[in-house]
Amino acid sequence: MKPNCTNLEWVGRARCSVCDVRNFVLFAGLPANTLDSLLLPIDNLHAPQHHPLYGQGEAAAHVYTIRSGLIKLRVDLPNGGQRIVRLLGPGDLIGMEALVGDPYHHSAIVMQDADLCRIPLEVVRKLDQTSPEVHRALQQRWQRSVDQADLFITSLSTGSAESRMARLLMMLLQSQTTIHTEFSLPSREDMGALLGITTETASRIMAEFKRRGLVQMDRSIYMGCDQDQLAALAES
Amino acid sequence: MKPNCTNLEWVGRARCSVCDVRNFVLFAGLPANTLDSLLLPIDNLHAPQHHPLYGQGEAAAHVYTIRSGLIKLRVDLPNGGQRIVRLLGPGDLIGMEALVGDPYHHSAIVMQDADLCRIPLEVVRKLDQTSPEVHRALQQRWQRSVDQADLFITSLSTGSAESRMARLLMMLLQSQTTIHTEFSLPSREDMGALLGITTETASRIMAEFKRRGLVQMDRSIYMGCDQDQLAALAES
DNA sequence: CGTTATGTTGACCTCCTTCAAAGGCTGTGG
DNA sequence: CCACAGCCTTTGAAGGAGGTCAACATAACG
Repeated sequence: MKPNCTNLEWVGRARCSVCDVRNFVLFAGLPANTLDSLLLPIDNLHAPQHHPLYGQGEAAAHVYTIRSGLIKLRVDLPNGGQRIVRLLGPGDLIGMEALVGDPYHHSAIVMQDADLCRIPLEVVRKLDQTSPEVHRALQQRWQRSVDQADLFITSLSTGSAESRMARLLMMLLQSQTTIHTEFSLPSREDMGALLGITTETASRIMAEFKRRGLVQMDRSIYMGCDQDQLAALAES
Repeated sequence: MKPNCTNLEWVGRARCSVCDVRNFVLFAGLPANTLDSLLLPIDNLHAPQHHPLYGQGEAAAHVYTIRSGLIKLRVDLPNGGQRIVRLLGPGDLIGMEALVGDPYHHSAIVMQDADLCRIPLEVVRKLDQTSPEVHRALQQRWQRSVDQADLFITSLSTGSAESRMARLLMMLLQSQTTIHTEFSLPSREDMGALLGITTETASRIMAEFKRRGLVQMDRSIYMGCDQDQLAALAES
């Protein structure tokens, strides 16, 4: 029986002591038995593309660490539109606003198939108090959120649509763990929501990039690019 | 003798136990003598408009709390331009990246005459460990930074230049402690850097707002506005 | 195999940038 | 006190970038 997962594959109770990415996620440096002794359910989840983890405004009881994949944080705007304010990958922590008692500030949706750990708030709060390593790691994650947000302002919301798109592509490359391999690009609609432009403009720019040989792709699968030329475009 | 302040008025060693804004800045809830017992210099500073508090990339040894005034955080872009990524006011904490050992990520510059407390890193680190109240306050400040950054993405980097300007004006109103009174508006250049538009466009929009009676102002001093109409424009 | 989402392209028009010039305010020195 | 320089703001004209609306193509899907 899957615990409150509609559509979501529950892989099992997380066994953090043997987690392969443990050393770069939140609990790096913890003694092996500390987590097990908490007796609180840290669930290991696999979520497919387009799956929503949580919605903006929902009461928050968990934070999530990303083991693999890519998650988007989306904000619904008062005038009906929506804007993606963050892209998060392996090692990132999402839903941290829960730690200060807030409801979720965004809708979190899977962009590339993801493995996640869902951690109850109490676990994080407890470890924050008892483990200096976790406490430091938590501060670093918080700072990382700020840095990511700043990057969205300076890189994806500044300059011409073309250079913003170039920066987005390089950012996506960066976020891939396995370098130089294929991965699924965001839809044109998502690109628009990421860059603050319309779907049509996103499409036009991508089509133009493809024609100019700046990026190779098949359907929506990335298959290589000219990083030098993209970098040049990024600094217009 | 003023301690390493070029141009900056040193008001005195901070006496936190009698600080009038103490209850909404970082050290709310601390026993009165805790801070004095640290024997570390928390300086109380007054900084005039345009004064730089620190520069992007500098080694960071202090965080600052804002007692009054308005501070802008600016990022220098690789292509020579610059973008303002945050506006911070009373109760806000700036330079938090210092806590994780980073150099300052922005240049912090005074936009409206400010009273500040400059707090050595060690003081904050110490209190973070020893006082649960400060620890919670710190988390809240970190989350606030994230929220502010998100607001810059969704409100000041999304939609037409006109609606973004309307949102900026409402945001500036919000940030004033003394409501319905006069205050100095940012220069057109700063408005441009805040909204990701050119100085000329910022000027045109403000001139048009003035003509339409949406804002009243004398030189660069705000003197009232039509909040309803601005709010309507903000949601275009 | 139709149906529906998603991507592409075209035409047109608006908004914003760019470059240029003029006006206004401030401070300084005569 | 006035003249002048320097800075910021305003405004104009022209071109370009992006939005809008619509048609069409292509891929995804039951």
